[in-house]
Amino acid sequence: MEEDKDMKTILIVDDEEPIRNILIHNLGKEGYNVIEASDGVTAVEMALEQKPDLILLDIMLPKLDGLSVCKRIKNSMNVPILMLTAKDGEIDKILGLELGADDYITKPFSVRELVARVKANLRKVEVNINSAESDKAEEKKDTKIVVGDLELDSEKFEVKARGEVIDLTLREFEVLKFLATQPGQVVTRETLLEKVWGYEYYGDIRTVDVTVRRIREKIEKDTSTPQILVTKRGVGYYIDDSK
Amino acid sequence: MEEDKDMKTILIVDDEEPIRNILIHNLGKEGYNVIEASDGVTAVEMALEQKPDLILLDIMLPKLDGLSVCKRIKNSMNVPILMLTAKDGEIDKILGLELGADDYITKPFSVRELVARVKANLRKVEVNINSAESDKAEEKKDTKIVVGDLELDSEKFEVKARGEVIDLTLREFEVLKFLATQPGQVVTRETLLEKVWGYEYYGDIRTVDVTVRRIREKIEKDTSTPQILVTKRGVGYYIDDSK
DNA sequence: TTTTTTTGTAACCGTTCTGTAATATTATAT
DNA sequence: ATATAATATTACAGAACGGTTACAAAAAAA
Repeated sequence: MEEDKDMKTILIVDDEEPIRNILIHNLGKEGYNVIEASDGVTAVEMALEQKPDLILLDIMLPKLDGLSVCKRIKNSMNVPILMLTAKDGEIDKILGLELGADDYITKPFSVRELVARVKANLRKVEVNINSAESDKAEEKKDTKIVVGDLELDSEKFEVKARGEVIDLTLREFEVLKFLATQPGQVVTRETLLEKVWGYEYYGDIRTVDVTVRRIREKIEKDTSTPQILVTKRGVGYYIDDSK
Repeated sequence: MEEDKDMKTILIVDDEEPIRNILIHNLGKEGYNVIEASDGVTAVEMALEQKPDLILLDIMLPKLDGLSVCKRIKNSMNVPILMLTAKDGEIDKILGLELGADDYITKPFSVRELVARVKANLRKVEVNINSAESDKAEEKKDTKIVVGDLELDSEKFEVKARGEVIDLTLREFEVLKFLATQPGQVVTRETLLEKVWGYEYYGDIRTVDVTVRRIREKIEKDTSTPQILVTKRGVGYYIDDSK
């Protein structure tokens, strides 16, 4: 049961099993990883532990009502919450968006609409992430990195070494970029796996070696005596900026 | 709810109930008297009858689109109108068509920003389109874009590539234009969906691929080796301006 | 309305990329 | 010099990705 690295997880919170099943089925079909909770307390626990990418939350729940659940979750994490309501009257309560609910949908809903709303809200998050990043990250602004005769352009995903424009794959580019942002600094394989492959990556650590090999093949004059991407035996790799 | 004599009235025009409700709630909280309409015809009627102090107007509306509504209302009364748009392309229309809109805000908007804009427009402190433009910074209404031997005319919706005038559909034109305004910059499919299709678009991401294919068929000499609209594997598409 | 055009969806296919494992080579310590 | 540990190299298979096409749905035009 391999889980796709960027498969989105959705937490469904509803006390009615038939409704949960409908949602599980349909969202599963759309390629989401779906987890479920039938009461408010469990919902909060699951949200905090599993960190879903989006939560579908019924307003009527045993143990702890949806509004409180919403508040608590929003208090400790920033995940889009889509409220499910049975009556129009309940909408007023949700609309205190101080609660932090991002959207709501009234029962009975069309599955199509619900799926659409889920997608829209997930996309909104992505957009916000992007803009938030470009807001804060001064480093990100540096679309160009120059070290020695190595030149990286993060906007064009383009690399130049010794004047030549070199075609790297995305993975190769990311590894090189990570190293190039801290020239001279030796980076362990573990760090590279975590930062480039992602924290959830369970693969072999030797994968890094092979990727480095492939980068060298493209940027180094002589692969057997690397001048740019150098090995620090027993530690890791670094970009040599000493010249 | 008591109506204060100098309580300001705001007319919200949007066909989506959730959005209307969010706006009603938040603007109500700010002490405004809020009225609503869900289609263009009703909007015009309400505007003329109730004479609101400000109008929030979605551009996508049933019966009569936002642009026409704006024009009609501005024709018979002078009320500040704040347009809501879902995609970048629509901004050009608002700015270009001299509708008399006073400001615009793109979805998804933060409620905070929207409230701020409403206040600003009511105060008539900074009411004109120019300030909106400088807010949005990058938005330029250059009607002509030239990149390499690609030439776009946003006024005529006309494209020239290698001298030939080429007939693109609206969608194709918008995609090409978005890419051409930032040549060299690799743009993800997500960004294209967001900016061209609009944030409310719920469809498949591969739609972008097909549209790109169709554009290529029209502008490239050889579809199998694109020279103008190029793929960056694993990332997205860009206009090659390196030659 | 009906017809035509545009747009979106889905399936299929070939290519490129990526991780793994097996083997070879190199560096280091003894 | 030899043993050992670390890294380099290579080949290969599976996965990911994008291109392509045909068809369906939606929108626009007639």
